[in-house]
Amino acid sequence: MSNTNVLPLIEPEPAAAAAPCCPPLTERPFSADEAETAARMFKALGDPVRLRLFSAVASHEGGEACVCDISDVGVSQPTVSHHLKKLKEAGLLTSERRGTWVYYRVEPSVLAAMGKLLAFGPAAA
Amino acid sequence: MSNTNVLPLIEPEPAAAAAPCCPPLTERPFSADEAETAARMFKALGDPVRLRLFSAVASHEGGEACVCDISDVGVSQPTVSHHLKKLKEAGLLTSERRGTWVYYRVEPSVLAAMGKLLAFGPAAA
DNA sequence: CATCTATGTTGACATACGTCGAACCAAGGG
DNA sequence: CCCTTGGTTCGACGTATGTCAACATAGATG
Repeated sequence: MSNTNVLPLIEPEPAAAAAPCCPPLTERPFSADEAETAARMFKALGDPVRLRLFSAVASHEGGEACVCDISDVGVSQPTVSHHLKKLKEAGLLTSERRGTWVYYRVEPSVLAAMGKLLAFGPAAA
Repeated sequence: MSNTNVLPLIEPEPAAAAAPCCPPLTERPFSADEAETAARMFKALGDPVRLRLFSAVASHEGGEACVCDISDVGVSQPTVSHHLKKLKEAGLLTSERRGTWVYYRVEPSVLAAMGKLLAFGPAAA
């Protein structure tokens, strides 16, 4: 630890796998395209190691963490790197190198989008 | 159709893969056990075909549908059956045979649990 | 009982996935 | 410069996964 004082000021635009996904799962049957898109996100979180890594980043101070702080999940370091890459490809995380370390941070819009997917629409229960 | 008027009073306990899962992903790093449990649910929805089937059931009238109503997802009938089984094993769906047809319905508590997982905790960002 | 329809099960197969060790880039410090 | 520490990429390997065709089972119906 060391530099928790980095200001998240210059976010230059993450990517394009985030928000415009789909309606709530309970609203209407998903189309093939919607399913493809949404499944990609669920799949990314469908592995215990990835879920732990994601949770570690998400719960870390400022929603970001360097690899060295979260790589204690019981698998080799290359495997950690591999999973972080997967999460990045799924649009759930972004990474940035600052000096010696690489920092990963969550893409908040994606969490929100997934939350909406699971939420009941109007008044179901 | 029929029983939208069922009061959620005496829910006799569905199974054991539902509610007591985990805190929000952003609250603290998941333990290995929590990750294992939660990942199983995400994984179940991590396939496009399963997601379409689940969405079809969830959005169907009364939260239940017979296989014949949802099996038009572009794969063979055995494959549909296979995926429905997976969803059932993951605790996301339950099935019941009524006469000739088999009806699948969503397990609401699971949706709620997953929603909570994705929700931001107290005031995170 | 014969049979037809609706689902589930089995076996096989190609592909995807998770994992590791080794080799490889990046940044600092003698 | 070289060497050490932090991370990623590569190649390989075993296992899991999605898919289908063929077969099996459950009710309904004649």
